[in-house]
Amino acid sequence: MGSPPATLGELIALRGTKVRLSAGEPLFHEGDPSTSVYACSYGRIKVFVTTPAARVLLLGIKTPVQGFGELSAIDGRPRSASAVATEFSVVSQLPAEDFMDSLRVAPELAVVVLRELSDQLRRANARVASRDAQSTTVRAGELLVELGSKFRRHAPPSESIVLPITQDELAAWIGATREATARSLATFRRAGAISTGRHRIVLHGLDGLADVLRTCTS
Amino acid sequence: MGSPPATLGELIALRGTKVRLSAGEPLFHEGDPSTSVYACSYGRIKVFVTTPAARVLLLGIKTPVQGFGELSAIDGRPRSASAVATEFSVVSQLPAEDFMDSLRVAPELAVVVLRELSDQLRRANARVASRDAQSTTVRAGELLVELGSKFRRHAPPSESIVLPITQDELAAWIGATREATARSLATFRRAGAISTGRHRIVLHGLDGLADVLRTCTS
DNA sequence: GATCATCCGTGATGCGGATCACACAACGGG
DNA sequence: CCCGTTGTGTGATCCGCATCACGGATGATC
Repeated sequence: MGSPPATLGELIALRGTKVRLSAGEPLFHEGDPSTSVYACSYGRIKVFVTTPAARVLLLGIKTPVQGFGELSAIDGRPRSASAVATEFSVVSQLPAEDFMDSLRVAPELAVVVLRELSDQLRRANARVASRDAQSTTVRAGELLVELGSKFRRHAPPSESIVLPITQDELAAWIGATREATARSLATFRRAGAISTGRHRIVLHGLDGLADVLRTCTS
Repeated sequence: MGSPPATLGELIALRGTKVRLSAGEPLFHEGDPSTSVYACSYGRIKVFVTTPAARVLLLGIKTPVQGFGELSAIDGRPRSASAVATEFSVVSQLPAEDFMDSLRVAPELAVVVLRELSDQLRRANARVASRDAQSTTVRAGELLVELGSKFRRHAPPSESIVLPITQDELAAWIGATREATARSLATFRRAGAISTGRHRIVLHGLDGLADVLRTCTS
């Protein structure tokens, strides 16, 4: 046997059953009763909430091998968000009871999940803070930097990084309109820090973008 | 022996040592290394972050017997927020290692903490969502309703509820300026749903306020 | 019980971003 | 291959809220 799972996603991928999703196929909806936890094994799963004003707010995009849907399993309450596959994807599915049993039996797994939730909570709080302390341009830039450092696995330091994301998604992520986001990107583009195209944003090195950001903040 | 602790706060209050804090005394600061988890045993502890623009954002006000400071204990990272006593308070303090040992030994305690974090995460996400979907007036009203239902322990249904909170705190909580908050409260007051005074907001029944809110939303 | 810090209420002004409204480019399917 | 769909870029307008700027009320302190 290999080493024990070190993340929520690995645990679920290890014990769950695979499910295939075609592009655009929903996995669950906000308000649904909970039955399972999931992990993204292949593809991209969008997790989002829909606000009363019919706007969409991205909470995250799950890529291999991230777990999700654990909140409902833990507290038994309905789904707090919806999940759909943005492209052909494979997810591992594990019944909520099996998941919780695993945690009860193996406290070190519970600690793994605790750590994961802590991280999410920190991010969520940071997001609330940035939401009303920064302009949309700064928020957009910060998200790009964050995504950028996540996407270049071990690539060279200041190489170009291609983010496969639409401006709509970016806007939903930072909580702004598509138009405002496009204008923010325009300023980065004019500064030479990025280039933009259909379904993609190319970062010309993380440092350059970070520099432009500093000029906005100060 | 009584029943086992059912909340994070009870666990900490049970095993921790008491510390007395005078009004305004800080417990820890954002960025500090972590050493302990806490529970409020008496009084009120403000938990907040300070944004780059020197604004304060309330994450919560801890009252007996709520636990806090668990994030740093779990993941070992620095404090993500600051905590100060708003009035004379008593907190229980438990070393982080003792806390984590308790969780490892007793999985059902770990589940309790998991549930607590889940709840916080749901709230945080809901907060992000409401942040850019609602006007400040609606956000203020929603917070008042939430606080109201928490404060009336088992009191009559539509009795007046006194919230011991300043408008500055309310503003910091909903992420708005003091002035904007005061204006929002003014509309509620004109509608007869609340009255305001120094250090206190009186809700004239939760239902009345909820009604006014509905007229704003629609 | 006069003083002072804190907290509350409200007007005037300006700016960021939401909203509305198009033009154009890229891609996919019949 | 053409046409519909989806995504991008930008201008014009408007509104909510931050900012600035007061005056007044309310409790604490000596």
